[in-house]
Amino acid sequence: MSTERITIDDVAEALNISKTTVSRAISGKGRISNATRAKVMEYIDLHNYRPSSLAQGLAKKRTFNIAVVWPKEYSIVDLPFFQRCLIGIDEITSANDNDIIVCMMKNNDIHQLERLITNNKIDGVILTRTLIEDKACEYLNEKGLPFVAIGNTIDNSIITVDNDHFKACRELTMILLQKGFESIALIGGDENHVITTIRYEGYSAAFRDFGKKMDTSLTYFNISTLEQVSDIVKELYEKKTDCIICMDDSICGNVINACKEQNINIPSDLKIASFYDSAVLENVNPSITSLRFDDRALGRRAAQTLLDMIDKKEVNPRTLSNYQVVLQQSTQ
Amino acid sequence: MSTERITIDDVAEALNISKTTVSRAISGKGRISNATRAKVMEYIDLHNYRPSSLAQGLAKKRTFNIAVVWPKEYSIVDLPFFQRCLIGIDEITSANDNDIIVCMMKNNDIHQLERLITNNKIDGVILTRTLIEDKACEYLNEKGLPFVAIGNTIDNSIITVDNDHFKACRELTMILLQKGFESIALIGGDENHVITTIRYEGYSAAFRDFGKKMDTSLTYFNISTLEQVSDIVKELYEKKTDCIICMDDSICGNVINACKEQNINIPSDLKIASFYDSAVLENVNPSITSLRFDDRALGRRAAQTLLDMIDKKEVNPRTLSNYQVVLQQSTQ
DNA sequence: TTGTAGGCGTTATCAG
DNA sequence: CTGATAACGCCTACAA
Repeated sequence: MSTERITIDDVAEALNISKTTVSRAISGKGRISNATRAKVMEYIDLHNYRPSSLAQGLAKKRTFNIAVVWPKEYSIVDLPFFQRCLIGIDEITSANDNDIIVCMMKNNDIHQLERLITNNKIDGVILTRTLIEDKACEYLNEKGLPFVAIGNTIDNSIITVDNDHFKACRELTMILLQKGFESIALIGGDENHVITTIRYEGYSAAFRDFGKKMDTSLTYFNISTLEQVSDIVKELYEKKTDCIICMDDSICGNVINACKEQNINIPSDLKIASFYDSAVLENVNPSITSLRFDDRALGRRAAQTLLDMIDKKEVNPRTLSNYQVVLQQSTQ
Repeated sequence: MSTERITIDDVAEALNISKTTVSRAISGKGRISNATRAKVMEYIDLHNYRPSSLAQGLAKKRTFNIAVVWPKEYSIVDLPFFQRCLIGIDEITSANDNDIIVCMMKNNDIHQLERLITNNKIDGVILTRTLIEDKACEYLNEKGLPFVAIGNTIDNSIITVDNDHFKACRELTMILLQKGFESIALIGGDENHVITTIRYEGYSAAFRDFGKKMDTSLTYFNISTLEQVSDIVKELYEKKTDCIICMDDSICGNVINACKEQNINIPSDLKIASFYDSAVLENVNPSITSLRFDDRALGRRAAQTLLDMIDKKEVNPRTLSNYQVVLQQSTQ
């Protein structure tokens, strides 16, 4: 029972008016009498007519689609972040009759993004992660297509929406320093990710502000596997380190497991904190001191910013979302 | 440096031929001399012209977009399944110059899907989960829009792509019975999900085939929280149950935790198996006997089926993907 | 083998 | 306030 699609001509004919008038009634542009507008609205409502976005797009040179770039190699711990961002993005786009096209991206291979753009299928792009040398950014800049990046970038010309990781990491580190912990280690991920750099800067800033010299022998980068973490934990425990800060919850999970293996008690033997918690740490025992961000809000802001850019409105080039420091048992 | 988009007219003019010819050269339809085709191809390649999918769509009444329905309330354990499916789908769609629009769906609220369809933004839909009473299916059937569901459905008129859960669950259960386990319990999830029913049927079929009466006092449904699972494990352990089959890895993870809490050793005190493993169980100790499915392949098949349907080709209404039974320590 | 002309469903321009 | 008419970029009979 596939009812044939109804067009603007049908509406115009049925109402004995021109399609120009119908178009005006719907778009709200141009002068039109309230009477005819009401008539049109009633009719299209009743017959449930909706303009074809294809035709609209052709005429207005807009697709009403935005691309969201999805890193193909997202690990299981990153997925919830992405999911929540996407839900936030969707809340805004769907409310504005726009839709989301997913664009898979593996590492720095922008093949798919190029296809999307040369095929003229999108009006703008949201990047959900940025690399130090980001080809997607370069390409988009070159093409002049509106885009916003979730996550900080080094390049200041890029419109960005992010959690205020710097401030958050600085604050958490500062709290730990003020608690009197003498030696605080830091275990971080891929140095090629901007986020890693930002977090490190927050960490260092706290030391600077506190007036304490950082012991760089206690900072580790490019760590991901349980094996690597195990070795580090062992080393740090022997050094009698007070506290380990993990840059994300994936690392933190591994630290917790390593402690279990080595019969190290948290927090009596060793304090633990995490600069990030996607959900993995939620039900862990003991509860873990960590930073909490609102990813959905992040998505919403990114989407709103992008739509504004597409509409040629002025936007804030550097939107920062708020955070909470959640102090738990692991640092008591 | 946003180079202005080039159109088919530009190409035609530059080459001093009509745009019909250009169109033919690109689409491959209609007779055309090899010489002119080559000339056209070279030019468009050099100037990197691509037909506007908007205009193409308007003319051919196709958007070259498909929707993938994304359940908003996906839990963290389901995400990897979805992710892998999506990657599989993308492999096929992108190879065919189609794109994926995500359509968020909360429970049975098809609001977004309706918008997508009335706005004429998609050619077909992939459903990534089916409910017993599925409004999306009903709506799509009514609209006559091509769609395929990943996951079994009760309604046989629906085109479906799925892992062969029935056969897989029957086989795993059968193996356990043949191992001589006397009492085998089953802990399952939401009874309102078709998948739950299918798994249960596989389980029962094994008992029937084996010629053993099922003890329905050992089957539990609608279980999700750790508290629920803990109580059940306690109860079953007191009853000296041999083996617990979990319908999915989320439940299985909880069973493992419950066993740890209650100092129940796997497998010496109790055997454990799971009808599904999304990734959560991957590094668990002891390793868990479970069913393994290829979700990417599933996505690929779903996408190929849908594209065939859109092209009005004949399709297999019931595609079943293969599985592996992976026997591990937990049932030794 | 190639070209002409009309149509796909809207919006925008310019007269009434 | 309303209506022709021409884009928008491509496809496809129908002609040549």
